[in-house]
Amino acid sequence: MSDDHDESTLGQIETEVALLMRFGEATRRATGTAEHRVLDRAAYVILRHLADAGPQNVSALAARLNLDGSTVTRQVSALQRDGLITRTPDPSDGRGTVISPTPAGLQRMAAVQAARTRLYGDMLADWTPEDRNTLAALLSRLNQALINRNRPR
Amino acid sequence: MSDDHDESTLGQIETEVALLMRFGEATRRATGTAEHRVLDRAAYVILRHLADAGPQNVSALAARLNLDGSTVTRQVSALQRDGLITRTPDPSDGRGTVISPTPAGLQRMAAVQAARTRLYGDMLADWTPEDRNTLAALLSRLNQALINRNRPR
DNA sequence: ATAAGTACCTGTACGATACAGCTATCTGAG
DNA sequence: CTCAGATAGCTGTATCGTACAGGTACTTAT
Repeated sequence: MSDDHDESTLGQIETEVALLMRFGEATRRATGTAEHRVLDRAAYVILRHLADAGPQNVSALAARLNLDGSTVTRQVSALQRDGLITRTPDPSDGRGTVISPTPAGLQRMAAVQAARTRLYGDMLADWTPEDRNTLAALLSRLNQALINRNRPR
Repeated sequence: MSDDHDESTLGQIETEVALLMRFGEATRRATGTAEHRVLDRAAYVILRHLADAGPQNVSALAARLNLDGSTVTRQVSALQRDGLITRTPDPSDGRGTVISPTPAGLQRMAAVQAARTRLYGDMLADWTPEDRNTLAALLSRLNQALINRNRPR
């Protein structure tokens, strides 16, 4: 079954990713909205990316996160309303707006991240460190492959 | 970096899962809706599960897929409208409705599944079979962990 | 036989997202 | 320098997936 076409492995990967998305969403729903509307999906990734890659404008975020610009605009507006990011005019381009995380935003993001990390820690409690590392590495490669496929230019 | 607490690995897994969910959704959008509204997300998993576990009623589907009953009802209605499933009264319970996939539904599901599998095949073209197998196995374990966490009873 | 429980459906609401179209700004060719 | 085209961001509108609350029909236990 591992001759030239390992169909079954690909099929299994497909299945598992689909499952993961279903359960991941359910988990997010259960974890996130518990307290006081902590952070919705896109808001979290946006803050995450800002914390990671520094302040940047809407288009850059949209491209990186594979989202429509309008979606990012709205998410960013909500984040601004909640004081989690600030908009400043891009000094080098009058059309642009630079989005920066506020300390509150970073803190909120870190809190969510910590909660999720804890959750994963619980779930993967009986995994060996090697397996965890392997999973992290392979997921990273999978995402890279996805990125490469979606934006070949 | 792998001392007592491998926080960073957990954090990375968390990040990658979040990213994967974003890209997975984008991929689904791009792949699925291309032709003639092939199959939306939940519809696909529902058909998938029906093909896998046989005809069953709405509550069973909802429980298994971690969805609200009303959501499944609507998805099932849409699937019925499109001729992809049939509803029959449950002979052993007058309240229940048994959902069965139609041949067309199974075919549609298989087509989507094949397309996705092909997509993964493309993306993972340069992976070794070992890496693919490892990814499949680890994802499976991860999902199992998620399931165990979400439904401890 | 009646109360409590269950299965499904419907009304309603919300969040995330996309696409189309708008305005303001930038850039490059003449 | 000017103006046509490109680009950044915003807004209007639509759609989809989902949940919760409430209703109806049926079942089960007492």
